[in-house]
Amino acid sequence: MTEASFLDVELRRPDLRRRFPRRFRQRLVGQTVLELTRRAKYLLATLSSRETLLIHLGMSGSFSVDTPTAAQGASAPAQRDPHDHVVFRMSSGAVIAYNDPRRFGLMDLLRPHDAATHPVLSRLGPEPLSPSFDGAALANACRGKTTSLKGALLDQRVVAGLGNIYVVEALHRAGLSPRRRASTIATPSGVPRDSAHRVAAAIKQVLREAIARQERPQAYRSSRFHVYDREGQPCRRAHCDGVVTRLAQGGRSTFYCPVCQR
DNA sequence: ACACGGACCTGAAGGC
DNA sequence: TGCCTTCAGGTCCGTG
Repeated sequence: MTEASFLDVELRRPDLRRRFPRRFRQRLVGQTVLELTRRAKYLLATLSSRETLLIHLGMSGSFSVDTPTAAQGASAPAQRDPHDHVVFRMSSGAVIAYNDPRRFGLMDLLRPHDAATHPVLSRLGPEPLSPSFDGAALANACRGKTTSLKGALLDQRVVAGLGNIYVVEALHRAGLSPRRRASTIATPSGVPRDSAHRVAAAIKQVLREAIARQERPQAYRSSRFHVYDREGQPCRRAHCDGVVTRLAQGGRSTFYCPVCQR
């Protein structure tokens, strides 16, 4: 199948979290996508013009792909969901809609070679599933940090791409309290403690499982989360008789087991 | 420099 | 029934 190019781009409002970049439509029409990659929670589409389309889904963003039939095309245009904010019409006939009720998403266009220096990308820490992310790297990044361990893991400069749910799940898996100071996973000179290796490994595990669950949802129907959104319910760690507790950290909910997470 | 809290936004859920 | 409040999430910005 040949590559599709952008035939048209319809902006149905002037902004999401921020305004769309200048000449957004003009810079996309006629381009094909050479490569589609990801960095942290950002999608990066390299265009034939060598510009990069940068997309963040925020919390509620999603794409849908529709391939209208000729019969549909001949009738009146489909009623659009009011939260379809961007509609891409492709040369293949596919209609790709970006839907985002809360509009925390983001789209930007980066000039060639600007991806590495773009403000939001340049500050990101390592990819958690990359070999370079391990207990030693994490301990080094947490050195001297007075903030909570949970706060540090949510900091995209420490490790990129973790959100509230997976941080909470990883800390439970690692048996570490979200309330302890981030610096406690390293010695004062930066040597990783056992806890640093445990939390790094736990992060990789919860992410790999989440990806597998996405690929084979039927295999995991009953599992879901071990602590997230389980306040008052029993801890799921084998042989632990704790009860999941909820607390607020930085205005966000933390769920953890005070018995097995230290 | 770092740490923290509030703002942004909508829909769902709970209270009265 | 319906109105009002609260909460959720990721990032950014202002303040201390």
